Amino acid sequence: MAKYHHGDVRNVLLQKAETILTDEGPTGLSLRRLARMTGVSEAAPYRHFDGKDGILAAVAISAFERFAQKLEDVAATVTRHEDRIMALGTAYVGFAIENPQHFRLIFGRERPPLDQYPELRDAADNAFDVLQRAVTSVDRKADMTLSQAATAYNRALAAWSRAHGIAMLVIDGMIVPPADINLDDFVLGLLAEDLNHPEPA
Amino acid sequence: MAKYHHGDVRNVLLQKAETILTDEGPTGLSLRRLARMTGVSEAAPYRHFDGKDGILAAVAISAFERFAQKLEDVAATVTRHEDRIMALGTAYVGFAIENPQHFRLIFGRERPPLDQYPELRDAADNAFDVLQRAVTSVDRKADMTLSQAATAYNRALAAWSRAHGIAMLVIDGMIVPPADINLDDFVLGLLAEDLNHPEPA
DNA sequence: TGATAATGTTAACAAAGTTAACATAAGAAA
DNA sequence: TTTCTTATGTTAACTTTGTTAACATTATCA
Repeated sequence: MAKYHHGDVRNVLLQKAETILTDEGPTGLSLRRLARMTGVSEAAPYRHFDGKDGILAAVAISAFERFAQKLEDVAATVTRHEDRIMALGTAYVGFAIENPQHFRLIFGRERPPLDQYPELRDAADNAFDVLQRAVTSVDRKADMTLSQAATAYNRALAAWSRAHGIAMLVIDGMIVPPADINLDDFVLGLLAEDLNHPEPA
Repeated sequence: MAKYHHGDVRNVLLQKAETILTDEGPTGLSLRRLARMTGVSEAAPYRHFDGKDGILAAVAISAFERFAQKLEDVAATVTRHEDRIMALGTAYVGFAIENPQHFRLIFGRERPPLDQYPELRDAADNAFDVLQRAVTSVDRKADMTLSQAATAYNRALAAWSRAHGIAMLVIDGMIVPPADINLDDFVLGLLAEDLNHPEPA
């Protein structure tokens, strides 16, 4: 008796891993507990994943995919270049705020090494391609000098950095968005803030 | 025999913990290994620190202090407001690049909870006070309307976010600074990048 | 001196990651 | 259908880690 187990153990594990990660972060995700919660022996996960890193990699891949999808959707919706950059930034920060643990997983140090998980690397590359393509898409069609291309690239990095910083600082609690205004508006305001020209009156 | 141990165990532990953290990050820092490397029993650290979090808190405090000191020095040196913001940003990112593990410790999720370590909270608050004071110092003396103060605050957050994002993305390897130009210049270029006004020609 | 607090030590415990050795189920090959 | 092989489970071990308890020694100071 003791029928070994039903069908799709791998998927059930992944699903439960998602739940645990969302609630407690990567540190709280223990393979043994995961196995217990799934109703399967404590060594079973090793039949389906390459240890703990393997599970984290799988979760990170799906997180990257959702992330890229969200960015892609936004980029496709907004046509004007400047608006699109801002919309992308807002979506970027929005994803981080809605999925702080996943965001940390795909950027933080508990993400399994990219060079050990090619699919993870692909997922990461793809997400950043989407970003960069959308940010620099305006004049990609026209001929650009090398220095113009470099400038466009730098602008993309700068925009990305601002969004990333806001995302990190908000989910770490260092920046507390005011409760009395719309979150997206707050983020948008920060993204659009121009440090150089308009001196604070 | 077996002379229990020499004098300053606490400091030796801290020192070694610094080394391990620098080399391997917070995850690689194991209390038992630390004790072994210090030549002391595996339970000894518990006489000097409140467990692992206690040691991490102590390391984080000193990291915050060095961080704040560096920012303060820079802020004191550069007088012109705009230059000071940029210099602070460069120093901020510079600290992160020179001390990636410490930077991650003081911002990341393995930092012990601030509300359990009041000295850690103080160190953190102090560092951010230095930052914000320097960024908003221009018109702090003059009377400001509420909305002007709010704008200044937002500008500080925006500048901070950009610097933080660059720092994170660089130490995570997502942004690779070009080898052929000065690192500070590269950072400065990113910090100064203006997304709004000057359309990429 | 002698009581007390500080600082060490050893020994144990539970939890986690991981692997080895073994059992059974499912599917391909005969 | 029977048999061989592979995929998938299981249990049992081993190692490392964080932590605490129980006990030993040193230092401090009344």
